[in-house]
Amino acid sequence: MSAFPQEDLIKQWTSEQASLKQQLVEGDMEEWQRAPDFKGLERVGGVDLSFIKGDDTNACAQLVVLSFPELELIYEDTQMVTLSAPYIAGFLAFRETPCLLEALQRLQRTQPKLLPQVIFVDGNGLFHYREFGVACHLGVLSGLPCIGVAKNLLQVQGVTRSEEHMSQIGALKKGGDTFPLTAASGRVLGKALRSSDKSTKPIYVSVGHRISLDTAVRLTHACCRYRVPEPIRQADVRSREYLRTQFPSVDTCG
DNA sequence: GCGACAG
DNA sequence: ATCTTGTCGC
Repeated sequence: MSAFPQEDLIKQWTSEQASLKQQLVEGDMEEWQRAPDFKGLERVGGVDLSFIKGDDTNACAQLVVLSFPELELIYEDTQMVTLSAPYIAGFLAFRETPCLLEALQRLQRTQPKLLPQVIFVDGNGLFHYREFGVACHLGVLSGLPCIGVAKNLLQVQGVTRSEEHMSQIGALKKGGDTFPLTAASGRVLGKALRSSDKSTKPIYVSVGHRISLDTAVRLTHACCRYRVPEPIRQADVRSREYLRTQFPSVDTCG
C-alpha cells in the first residue's frame, strides 16, 4: 500500500477548500429570508452523525426535515455509513459531507418536494480557519442554503476563550441576545447566540451558504426549543436512538 | 517547544 | 463523536 502522509492529505484538502470557496454565495437569496416572519419557508433540514463508542469509522448518518414554523418531523433518513476520512480539526467536511450528500440525493430522487429550503449543520460555516467550514462545504456541494451551528467555540483567527469572551457571554441576558465573533482582520465571521432564556452556554452561528449572517441567526433562534436548534437536535436524537437499538452494548451484564 | 484542536 | 446517574433548582 502506498503511504499517504497526513501532511500531503492536508495540502490536498486545503487547496480543495480554496477551490470550492470560489463557489460560495454569501447573503440572502430567497424571498423568505427577507420576510420578517419567514413567510414562504416551510421546510427546514438538519443533519448529524452519531458513533458507537469504540468505533470511529462506522457511523449513523441522519437527515431530518421539519415543517416550519411548527418544527414537526415530515421526513427522516437514517443510514449506517463507513467513513473513509479521519477527523482533523479544520477538515471535518471531508469526513462527514459525502454521506450527507448521499442522504440528500436519496431525498431528491424519491421525494423531491420534501427537500429542505435550508439546512442546519452541526459545525461551523465561515467561522473557520480558512473561512470554509463544513456548513459551507455542504452548502456549495448541495447548492442549498446552509447554516453552521457549533456547540463549542473554535478558537480561530484571533477569537479566543478570553476573559473578554467570557464577559460577553455573561452579558447575554435573554434568548436571542448575541455578540459578534470578530476576526483579527475585523471581519465578523459569526455570532454567539443565547438560543433560549434558559440556556447559559451560547451556540456559535455562522453562514454556510446562500444566506446572510443576520438571517441565519434570526432563523436559528426561531428554530430553538432547547439550546440546539430543533433540526440538528432531532437528527442527533434519532441517530443515537438508532444506534442504541441496533447496536446494544456488548459488555454490559449479559 | 507549547497549546489548541468544530465533530 | 463517545465515556455517564443522579441531582440540584425552578
